[in-house]
Amino acid sequence: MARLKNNQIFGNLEAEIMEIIWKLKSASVRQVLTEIRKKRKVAYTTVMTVMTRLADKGILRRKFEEGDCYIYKPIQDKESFIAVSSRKMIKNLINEFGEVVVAQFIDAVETSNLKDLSEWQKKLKRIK
Amino acid sequence: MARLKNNQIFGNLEAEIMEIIWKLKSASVRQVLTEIRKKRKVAYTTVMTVMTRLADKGILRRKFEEGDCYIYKPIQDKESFIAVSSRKMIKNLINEFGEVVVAQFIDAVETSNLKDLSEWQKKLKRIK
DNA sequence: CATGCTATACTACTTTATGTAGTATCTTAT
DNA sequence: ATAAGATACTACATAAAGTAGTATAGCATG
Repeated sequence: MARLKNNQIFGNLEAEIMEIIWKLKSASVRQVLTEIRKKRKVAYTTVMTVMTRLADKGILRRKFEEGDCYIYKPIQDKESFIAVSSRKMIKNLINEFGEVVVAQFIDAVETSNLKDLSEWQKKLKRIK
Repeated sequence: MARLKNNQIFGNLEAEIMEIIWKLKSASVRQVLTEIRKKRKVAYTTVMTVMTRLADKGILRRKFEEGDCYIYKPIQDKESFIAVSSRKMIKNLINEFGEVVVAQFIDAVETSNLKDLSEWQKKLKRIK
């Protein structure tokens, strides 16, 4: 089941790896490793294991490139992925708890520092 | 870390127990056990363990009542708890991913079957 | 052609959250 | 004092995620 404390979509290392791959569009284990090593020490096989697992979960797709090594690509770009995931989480919340969630959402947006809400406001009009 | 698949606030048994305690306002292990047993088999100590853990996490408070047994009470009623939790999740999402989340929220509300959106609309006006 | 570099596969151990429950012990009422 | 019921303690299972070693296979180069 899920945890109370840390409502992230990915684990820390997974998130780090996904960010890199999204940035690079596609990457080998070696490339990802190189990026992470700029910040901290980690084993090649550690990165490989996590990338394999991400592929197993269907979040990355991989193919052998040029008889060389696997190249991993995200199934969806970051925007789409976040859209789908946050959508799921929000839908879960609303289904389970209803209006309370809506109120909290409004509050959260109010106190956030999103600059460009124009797009949002446009969509709001559409609803009303 | 958190999991992708199951973005719940509690585990299944935890959620079941919390629902019961919120409903009863306060309850002993025995009372919760009785409720759960209406649906399925579970050991007294299983319920006790989970309730103790919920108390350890600060979600329940317990005190010895009348030299008899522990009575557990939620720190917050269901509404407040859900409000705070969903607020946290939403804030996390917005902080991490910004506007995408807002768009998804709108969509999620649109396709939900919330009946009474009047309260919500009122709040929307306030923002604009 | 042999040897080594690089990549992958496989295995494995760790931690944390949760579900599950047994056993030992203690309290209280009869 | 004895039995019923409660708690404490211990323990095992599973799942996700972090971490990494070892074995092996392919390719390139001396």
